[in-house]
Amino acid sequence: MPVARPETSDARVIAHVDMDCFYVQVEQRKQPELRGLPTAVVQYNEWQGGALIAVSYEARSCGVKRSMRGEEAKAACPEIQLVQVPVARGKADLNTYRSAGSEVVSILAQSGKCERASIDEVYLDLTDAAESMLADAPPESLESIDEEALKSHILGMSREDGDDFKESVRDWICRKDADRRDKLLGCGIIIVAELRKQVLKETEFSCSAGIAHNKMLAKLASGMNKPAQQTVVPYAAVQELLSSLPIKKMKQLGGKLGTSLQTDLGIDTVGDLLQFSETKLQEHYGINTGTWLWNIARGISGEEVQGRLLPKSHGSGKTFPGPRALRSLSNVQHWLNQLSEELYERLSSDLEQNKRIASTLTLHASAFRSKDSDSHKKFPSKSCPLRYGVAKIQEDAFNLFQAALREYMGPFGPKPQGNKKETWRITGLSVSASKIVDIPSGTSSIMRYFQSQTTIPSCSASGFPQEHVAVTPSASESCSEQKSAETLPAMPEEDITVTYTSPDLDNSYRDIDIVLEKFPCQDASCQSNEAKEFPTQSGTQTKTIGRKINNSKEKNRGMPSIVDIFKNYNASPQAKEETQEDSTVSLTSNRGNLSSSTNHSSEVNQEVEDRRDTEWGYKVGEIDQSVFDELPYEIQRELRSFLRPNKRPNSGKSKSGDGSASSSIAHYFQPLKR
DNA sequence: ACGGCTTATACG
DNA sequence: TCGTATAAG
Repeated sequence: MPVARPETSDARVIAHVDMDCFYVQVEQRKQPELRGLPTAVVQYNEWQGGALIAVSYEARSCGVKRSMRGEEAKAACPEIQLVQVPVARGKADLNTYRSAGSEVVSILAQSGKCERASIDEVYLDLTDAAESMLADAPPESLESIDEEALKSHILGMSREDGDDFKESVRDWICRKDADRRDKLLGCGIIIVAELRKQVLKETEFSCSAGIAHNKMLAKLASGMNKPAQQTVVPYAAVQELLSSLPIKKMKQLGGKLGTSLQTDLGIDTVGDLLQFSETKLQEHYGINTGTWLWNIARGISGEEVQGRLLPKSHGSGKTFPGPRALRSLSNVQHWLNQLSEELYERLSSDLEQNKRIASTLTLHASAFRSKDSDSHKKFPSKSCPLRYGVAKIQEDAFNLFQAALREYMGPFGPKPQGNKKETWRITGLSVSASKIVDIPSGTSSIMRYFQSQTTIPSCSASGFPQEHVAVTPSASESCSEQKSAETLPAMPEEDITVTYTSPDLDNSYRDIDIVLEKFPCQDASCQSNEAKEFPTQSGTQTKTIGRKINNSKEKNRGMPSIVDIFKNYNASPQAKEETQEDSTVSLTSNRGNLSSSTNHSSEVNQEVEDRRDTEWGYKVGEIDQSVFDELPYEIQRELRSFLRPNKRPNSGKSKSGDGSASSSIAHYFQPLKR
């Protein structure tokens, strides 16, 4: 539910930039011969020509609508060009659109605080830039105003055709006796026009924009004149704009809440909201939403532009509608493997390009039970610490699924009562990674280390024992029961977590687990008390602090993982500042730099090769000495401790090992917190 | 049982 | 904290 944020006292200049039929533009850039033709992007589906997910404006004028099928579109507009979304691993692959979106963000981020709102939308806080312009070179002092700026739509301003209105716009922008708020918006107009031209020049993508004093109004405005135009909402125009605006057009009110306002309170326009007192609205919708509603009725929205250029999570999912619903564990496992692969690929890119690590893996599924009474019950979501490595994600995802399935099926286990087959059908699966944290700069080699150890040949394929999946006994039972030998040939049959076999020295690094938080799959199953009370039964799963870098059979309880350090680092105000301004200052690393190079396939291949080099040939000594030396001593020591686990048997009295290490590291970073 | 796939946010 | 619900594009 929406929540009210206090409005900042001073006027801000906020822009919302929205790419025009973005996927279509991406495809048209790839195939320029499609430019100007009615075009739509369809999802891989072969069913009735696929579903449209983006429609060019030429096609729209033919009456083609989104949420038409490809065949319908052909009927409405026979000459329409249908382009398919790329497919990888049997599912739609949106990566080209993601990186195209990143191109745009990296341009827009230059002029102020920037928030990536979606794959093709961005909010900008241009207050500082506008104030500077107003102070240094106000529009009235300019001898000419950008042509693009003159094409702006200014709400509340009459608009006759011809060049007349451009004059009006110029006058409005340059008006000497204007309100300061209007002057700031005038600067915003010029800045945004410039940015949009730059985006067009550098990416070939056109976009539309809204400029206003807050996000809500800017968003509203950006959609009012498309494509390739911009719209301004002066303060004086707000009331009139909102008064007649259908309530469901407001962001956040397009769904059930908006419907409730209509049907329960008889509210049809935002203006209608004004009649209701704040307390009245709170009675109906709670304290937060009530206040929020009261505010937006008046055009008040203090929501800030978040300085965030990157997504906060990654996910990969697929639906299996109707007859395609999955009915066997092995089929589910197959698809989880595909989804996990894609997810891992994206996590790897994020690590490489942005130096970020995700720490939680979540599985979502949707299902129904054909047999028996309540065929529709929610399939529970499950999450666990995310371990880097394709095979690990696949394995954890599958375990999460099985745990959720048991819960979903209730007391009736894999075998209901009789000889009935499985009663469940899976209609949707997704895996996602969240709680992503930045890694401090200067650790690029360490990251390569992470990378190398994460892409080992899969345990099950290589005959390696499964390492401590920390499946609780009960979950493991069902697991071993249900995992048929054909689906997991190399999987050990036994149920209890496999104890680790000591690796030879050369391979030792392969067995380090990056466990980002707590124990793996802790919620994967029914929280058995045994697991809590006898945590050391499988040496790797200790209760303790939870987060750890787990080097094989050692139980370094109390030893925080390096990721903890990163988290502390990220939590510190200093780090926040850095991530904000980071896009301009990039010392040794390219973090914050949105990988504008990823669209050059040659470079990508080079990077892949580089990775492969280190992937197989990595040795401890290959960590850049200079980089290593940059690290705080405590971190160096921690690194050494897991780089050479075999040389540091944890027994005896390793003076500063274990507990003391933990506290000293924590102490080191404590000052950063305040 | 079709629109498919992603991401974000608030609440309990 | 996790899991769910809602919303948006």
